[in-house]
Amino acid sequence: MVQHQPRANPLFLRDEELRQAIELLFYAYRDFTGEPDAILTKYGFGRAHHRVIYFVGRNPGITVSQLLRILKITKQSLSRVLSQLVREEFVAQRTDSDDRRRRMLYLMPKGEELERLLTERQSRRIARAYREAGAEAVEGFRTVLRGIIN
Amino acid sequence: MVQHQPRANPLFLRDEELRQAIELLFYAYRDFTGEPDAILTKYGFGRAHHRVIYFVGRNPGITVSQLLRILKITKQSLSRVLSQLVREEFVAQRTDSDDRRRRMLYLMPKGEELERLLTERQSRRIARAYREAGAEAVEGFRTVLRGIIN
DNA sequence: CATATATGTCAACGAGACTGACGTAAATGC
DNA sequence: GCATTTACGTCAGTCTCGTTGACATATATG
Repeated sequence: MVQHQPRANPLFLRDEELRQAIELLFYAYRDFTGEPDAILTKYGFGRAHHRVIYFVGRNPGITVSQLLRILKITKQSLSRVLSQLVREEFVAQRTDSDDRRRRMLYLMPKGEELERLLTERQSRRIARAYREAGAEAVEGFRTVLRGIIN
Repeated sequence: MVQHQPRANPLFLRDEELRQAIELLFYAYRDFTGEPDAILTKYGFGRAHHRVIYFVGRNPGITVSQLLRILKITKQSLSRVLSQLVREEFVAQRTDSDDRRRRMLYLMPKGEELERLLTERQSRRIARAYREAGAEAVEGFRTVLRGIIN
C-alpha cells in the first residue's frame, strides 16, 4: 500500500512539491538574512535598520511615505529606526523644495559604507547561487518570485 | 556620459541584477508571510507559532533539539511558543521510548486544522506562481534557492 | 479658508528574539 | 559504577521591532 505507483497520486505529489517550495523559501530567507544580521549587531542595529539603509541607498531622495509603502510597517515603527539612523548620521533628511512637507532621504558616508558592506555579503551569496544555477535557472527564479509577490 | 552604452559597464549590470534579486526575495517573503500572519493574529499566535506548527506537522515525532536546529533560534525562544501550543492543545509531546530524554512532538487535531489552513494559503500562492511560470521556471527557482541556502 | 496630505511624536503594548545560569533526567563512555 | 554528556525545561532580564490611537505642525490644494 505504501511505495506503490508514486505517480498514481498527483495530489500527494503536488502537496509535496508545494511544501518543498515553502521550506526552500524559509531556509533561503533565513540564511540570506543571517549574515547581515550578525554584522548589524556590531553596530547596535537590527534588521529594520538594514531595510531602511538598503532602500534609501537604492532610492536616493525617497520620502518617508514611499518608504512606508515599501516596507509595509507603521509610521511609528519606521520613525524609531529612522530617527536613530539620522541621529547617528547614517541617513540625512532634506526638505523637498517642490513640496516642503516632504523629507527626502539620503545615505551619508557612514550609511553608504554600511550599505555596501551589507549588500556585498548578500550579493555574493546571490551571485554564487546564480553562477552555479546558470542563466536559464535565474530567469525561472525571477519569474516565480514575481508570481509570488502580490 | 549618462545613458550611453548600457552594456559597456558589466559591473553596473551585475550590481543591478543582484539588487533586483535582493528585492524580489524581500517582497516575496513579505507577501508570502503576510497572509498567514493575519490568520494567526485571530488565534493569538504569531509567526513563531506558525513555524513550529508547520515543521511539527511536516515531521511528526520531531524532537525539540531537531526543531531548534531547523529554526535556528534559542531554546528559550522556542520554549515560550511551544509550551503555549502544548497548553492550548495544538501540539502534543510524547516521550521517546528509545531515548527517554527526548520529547517527540505531534500535531493534535486543532493543530492539524490550523496547519492545513495556513499551509493551504501559502500553497495556493506558490501553486499559482508555479502554474504561471511553467515547469522549467520552477526548476530554476528551486535550483537558485538551494544555492542561496548555506 | 477649509480640507487633505506629509511628517513627527507621545504613550502604551505585545511578540519574539537574545543571554546566562541553573536544574533534572537519562544516556553514554571509561 | 561514576563522571560526563545530552536533552529538555525554566527563571530572570534585556532588546528589537512590530502594533494602535491620539495629537501637533507645516504645507499644499480645491
